Amino acid sequence: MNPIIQEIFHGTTVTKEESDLLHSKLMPSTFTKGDFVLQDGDEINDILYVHTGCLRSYLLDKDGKEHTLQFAVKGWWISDYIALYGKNNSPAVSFIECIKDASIYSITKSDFDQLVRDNSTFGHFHIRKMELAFASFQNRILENLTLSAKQRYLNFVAAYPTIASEVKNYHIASYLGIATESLSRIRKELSSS
Amino acid sequence: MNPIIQEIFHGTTVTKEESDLLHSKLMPSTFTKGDFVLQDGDEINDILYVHTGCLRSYLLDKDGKEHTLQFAVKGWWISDYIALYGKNNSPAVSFIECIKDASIYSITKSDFDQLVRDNSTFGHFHIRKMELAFASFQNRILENLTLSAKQRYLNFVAAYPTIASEVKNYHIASYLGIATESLSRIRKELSSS
DNA sequence: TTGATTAATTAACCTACATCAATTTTTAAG
DNA sequence: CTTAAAAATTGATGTAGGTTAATTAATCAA
Repeated sequence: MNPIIQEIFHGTTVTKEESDLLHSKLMPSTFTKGDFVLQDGDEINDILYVHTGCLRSYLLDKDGKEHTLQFAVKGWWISDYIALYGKNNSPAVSFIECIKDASIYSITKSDFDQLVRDNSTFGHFHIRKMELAFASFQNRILENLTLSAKQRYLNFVAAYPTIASEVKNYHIASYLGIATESLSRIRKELSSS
Repeated sequence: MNPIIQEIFHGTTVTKEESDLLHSKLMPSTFTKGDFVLQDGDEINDILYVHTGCLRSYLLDKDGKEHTLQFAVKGWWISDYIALYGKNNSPAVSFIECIKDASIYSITKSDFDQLVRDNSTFGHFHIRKMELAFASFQNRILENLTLSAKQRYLNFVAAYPTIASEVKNYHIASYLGIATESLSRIRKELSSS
């Protein structure tokens, strides 16, 4: 059984045939820090699985400021979900940038859809992933509505210690929706208490 | 073919058997304005389809302030997705309140899961719904990160004109994450320009 | 190493929105 | 209708976090 497939499905049992089928659709690639995996305006067709390293998706607001939507480290999937899943088959609205040298496996959305459609193991796996993401999106929306910047930072570090230690502070700040300077003050305050 | 099933699946074709099967799992109920469909701490098992009227899910922060997660009018599904889909089979963290007399059809999560698991029409329908929700959650997170309160209000009204006209301003404010007073000022400014 | 670049910190000042306290308007029950 | 309760508005004032502008620290290439 292919080790990447095992890594992707850790926990779920898949047959040799399923493993081979998915493996035949996965396209390996590597990126180095600073590379763009996707740029806004690109046509977006792929979903990316991160084997090692770290990717970040973000977009630019009208003032050119970056806003991080998602980090993806080992075991995570990432894409431009607004473009990929939105109503109108639109071009990418976000950037996906490699922020730590990465080994990636990508699959096209049409291949992915077909696997999910034709095979119930993949189907259930996908549904469960979506449900978990659903819950965590609600949580993020909620935290943005209810918590102070300091609390959100504490929660982020608690929830994603690996990510917190791997990425730059200004990336975390842009994920939390605050200025780097503010994060810096928060960190100072935390360290002195 | 049952009219409620047709309403739920408008666009998707379902067989008579599928229609009957789903219909047998749906439990009709009605609520009047002010009723609680769900309270925090309750055990949560159902997913609710809104036929008429309007429901709202919200939760209370540590200061007792309300924060609206979702409105649901005709055609929408609502539940406590954090509790229902989260990792630990936990009790409800939110409230679901009827804010306009409503006719609801509910289905238990286990029945729903079974339908989705055993029937590919339901499976694909669910996946597509989840994908759209996924994209719209990303959008909401993004808008919270990037836009001013005024812009978020304008976008909300543009995206959900029906909801905007049916619910109280203080509900909209709590959805947008601002104080009612601030929304009032925004509305004043908009009306005079 | 060392210099150059990138990231983080600090300080002074500013602003969008919150909070508090009335007041007015709307809604709905009798 | 009348009137009490709920909702919206207004004004005065407060504050978390943003912005601007240096300064310091960390990283990295030569």
